[in-house]
Amino acid sequence: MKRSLDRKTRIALEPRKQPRQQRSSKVVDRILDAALILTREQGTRTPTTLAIAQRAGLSVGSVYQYFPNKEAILLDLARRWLSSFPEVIARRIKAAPPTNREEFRREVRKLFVDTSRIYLENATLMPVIEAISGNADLRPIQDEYDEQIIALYAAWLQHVNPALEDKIASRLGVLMMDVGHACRLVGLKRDRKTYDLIEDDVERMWLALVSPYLNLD
Amino acid sequence: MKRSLDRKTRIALEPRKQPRQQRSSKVVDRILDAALILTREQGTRTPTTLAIAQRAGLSVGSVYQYFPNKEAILLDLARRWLSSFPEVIARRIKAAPPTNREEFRREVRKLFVDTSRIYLENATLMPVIEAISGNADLRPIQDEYDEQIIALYAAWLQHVNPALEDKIASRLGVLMMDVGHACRLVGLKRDRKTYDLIEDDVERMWLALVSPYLNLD
DNA sequence: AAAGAATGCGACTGATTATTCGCGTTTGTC
DNA sequence: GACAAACGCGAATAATCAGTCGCATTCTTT
Repeated sequence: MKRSLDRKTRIALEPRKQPRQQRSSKVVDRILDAALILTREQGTRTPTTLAIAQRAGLSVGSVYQYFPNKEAILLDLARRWLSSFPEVIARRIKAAPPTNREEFRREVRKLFVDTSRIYLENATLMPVIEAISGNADLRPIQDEYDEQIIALYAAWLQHVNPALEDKIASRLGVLMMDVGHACRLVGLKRDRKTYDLIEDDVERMWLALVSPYLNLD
Repeated sequence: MKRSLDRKTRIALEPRKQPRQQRSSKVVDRILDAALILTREQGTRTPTTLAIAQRAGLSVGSVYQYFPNKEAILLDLARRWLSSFPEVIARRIKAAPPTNREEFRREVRKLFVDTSRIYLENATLMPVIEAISGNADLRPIQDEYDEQIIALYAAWLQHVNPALEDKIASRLGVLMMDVGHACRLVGLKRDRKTYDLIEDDVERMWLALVSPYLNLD
C-alpha cells in the first residue's frame, strides 16, 4: 500500500528478522541475488516484489520475512558500496599532508586510485546505484550518503591545504565526487581498456580542478 | 492504463490535436506551466495527470485533448532544451578550425560559453530534465538525444583536430557532455556567483581533458 | 515422535493513477 | 438563432503493485 516512504517506513529499513535456521540464511542471499540480476536486466525500472520473489524461487510472503519493504532490498545491496566511500576517503585523510607539489600530486593520485577501486570492485552493483538515483523514494537516502561523501572530500582538501576556505572546499568536493561518479559510470559500461583511459582523463580533470586552489601550481 | 511506453505509444508522443479555437491555445500553455511548476515542487517524482489538470484549472479529460499521454507533456517541456544543444554545437563546428594553441583555447572557450548559456537560459527546466532522467519510460528518449549530442561533441573535436581517431573523439565527447552536465546541474542549484566559479572549474577540466589529444600541449 | 517454533506460501486487500468515454457547454459560422 | 464543431468535464475503468494474513509445511529440540 504505502507507495512512499514516510517517517515510519524510513525507520523500518532494517531487516525484519535475522534468519535463525540454516535454510533461511541462504534465502536472504537468494533474494539479494535475484534483485541484483533483475535490476541489471531491467536497467532503470526497479523490479517488482513479485518478480524478485519468483526469481529467487520464493513467494512474496517469504521475501517480507526478511525485508520490511522493497526499498530495503535495494538498499541492502547498495550498503557495502555506500559505506566504503567514507572509509576510503577517511583513510586518505589520516596520511601525512603533502609539503610540495610532487607530494601533492601523489596524494591526489592515491585518493584517485582508492576511489577507482571502489568502482571496479562493485561494478556489478552499478545498475542498482543508478536505479536508486532514479527512484523517488530512495533518492533522499542516497543524498544523505552523498552529503557525507562530499563533506569528506572537502575535509580531504583541507587536509591537503589547511588554508582552504570551507566554501571552496565544499564546492570542489561536490565537483570531484560528481565528475568522478559520472565518468566512472561511463567507464564501467565500456571495456576495461577504455575504463583505464577514462581513469587517466579523470585524474587530469581532478588535478586541473584542484591545483589552482592549493597554491602548488 | 498503459504504464509503460511501448512501440505504439512511443509513436504517439506528438500533440493529439492542434488547438482550433482561441480559448484553447492558452490551455496548452497552462498545462505546460502547471507541469513545470509541479515538477519543480516535487523534485524527483513526476506529477500525476490529475495534479497537472487541477493546477492548470482543468479536468483530466481536457488535458488529454492536447496531449496523448503524460510523458508527452514532460517531453514537450524538454523539447526546446533538447534541441538547442545540437544547434549550438553544430554552429561551433562551422567556424574555422584553430591553427595554434591560443586559437584552440579560444575555440574551447566559445563552445564552453555557448553550452553554458543553454543551461542558464533553461535553468527553470532543469528539474524536468532530472525527472526525465529518472523516469524509466522517458530515459530511453533522452538517451537518443544524448547520443546525438555526443556525436556532435566528437565531431567538434575532430573539427578542431582532424587527425583525432574516432574512438578517442567519442570517448572525450561523452566525458565533455557528462562532466559539463553534472557540474552545471550542481551550479544551477547554487547562487549565481557559485555558478560562475563552477563554470571556471569546468573550463579548466575540459581543457585538461582534451589538451593532450590535440597536439597543442 | 510430538510439540512448538520458524519458515514458506499466495490469494487478497487497498492504494495509486493513467486513460477513456459519453454527455453537457461554449464558440464560431452562416 | 440555429447548427455543428470544438471544448470541457469527471466518474468510471483497468492496470499495476506493495504489503498482509491465515493457513501449510518444515525444522529443531527434547
